[in-house]
Amino acid sequence: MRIVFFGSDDFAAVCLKELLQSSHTVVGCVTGPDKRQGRGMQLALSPIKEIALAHEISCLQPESLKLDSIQEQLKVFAADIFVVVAYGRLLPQAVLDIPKFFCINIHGSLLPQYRGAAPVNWAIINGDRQTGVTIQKMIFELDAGDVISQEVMPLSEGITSEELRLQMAEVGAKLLVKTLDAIASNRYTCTPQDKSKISYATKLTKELGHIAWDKSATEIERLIRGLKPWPGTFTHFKGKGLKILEATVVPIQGSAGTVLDISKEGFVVACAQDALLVKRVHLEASKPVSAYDFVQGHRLAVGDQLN
RNA sequence: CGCGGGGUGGAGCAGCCCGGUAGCUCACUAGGCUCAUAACCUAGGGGUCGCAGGUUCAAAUCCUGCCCCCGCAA
Repeated sequence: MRIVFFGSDDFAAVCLKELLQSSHTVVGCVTGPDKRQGRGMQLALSPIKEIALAHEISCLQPESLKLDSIQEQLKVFAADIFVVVAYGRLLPQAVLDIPKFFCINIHGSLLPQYRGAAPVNWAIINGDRQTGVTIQKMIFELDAGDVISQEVMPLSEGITSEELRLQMAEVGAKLLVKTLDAIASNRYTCTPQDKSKISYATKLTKELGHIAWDKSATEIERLIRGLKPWPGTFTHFKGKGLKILEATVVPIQGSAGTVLDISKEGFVVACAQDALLVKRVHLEASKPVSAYDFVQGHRLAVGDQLN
């Protein structure tokens, strides 16, 4: 089939690479415009554009898909299907109508659970036992399309959203190709989402990562894994922001936010229920370091308060 | 020219504002102790203070340029 690929990040890049090795033909890519970003506002191109360039596939970078001129260009590709992976913006109905068949999208959850922007993170934050990837037939309403295929994945203990995302990209990419094969030979089904099971994964914000030590250690530990690598979780030590990069739960009780113990493994901070053994931190303006190194350099002592 | 913070023995930091012998907690080495567990005590080695200029009797410290790193913001 002739495919136009919409995507922007590394997750999308994994899927695009898989497509390029499949029997289908990627006739065009669509990604966000190059923008100045990062320290010093350097010009950065999306991983999708890089792949497109390397494979000499034409790549559109529209500011908006609502423009008639863009929609005309999309029609020129004469695509059978549009594949959308982490593209980051909603496709207008006029665009959804362009391909010969329809548009499909890979979503990082078992729809109808976790519709929205950050399904992977929320599955971890909520402590779910399993998750998965879903391929849906897109409609204008966000993540509300009929399910074409779905694959369940176990959520292993201690996994971070960074790692899970990577796993999902692999699983999703393979499922994508299988699904496209099925569509090409007209052997697929569309299952409407069960409306009674809908839930939403809202966008992540920086403030979400502000650790409330009066929560249980289990909850906080999930938050740390679920918000990695972005936006990360943080607390304050002597007025400075301190990111907690890695921690585990230990069965020690104490007054919330107080440093209870220090060892070579790290330092232990009391939570409402149990405590957190912090193993790796990142003080603002400094480099990420092991918790023990941090203790050495900053004179963290038993009894100190974090907030 | 988006905003801000850094680069000091092997690690993490202080010192810089107000120039005047390079300091702390670790690690390391040797010896002691046999345990108080981040074990302890004693002694010791290890640094062109990111790089290059400048000011000065004297620069980690003040001035100028450059390199590298980090956070915010996107």
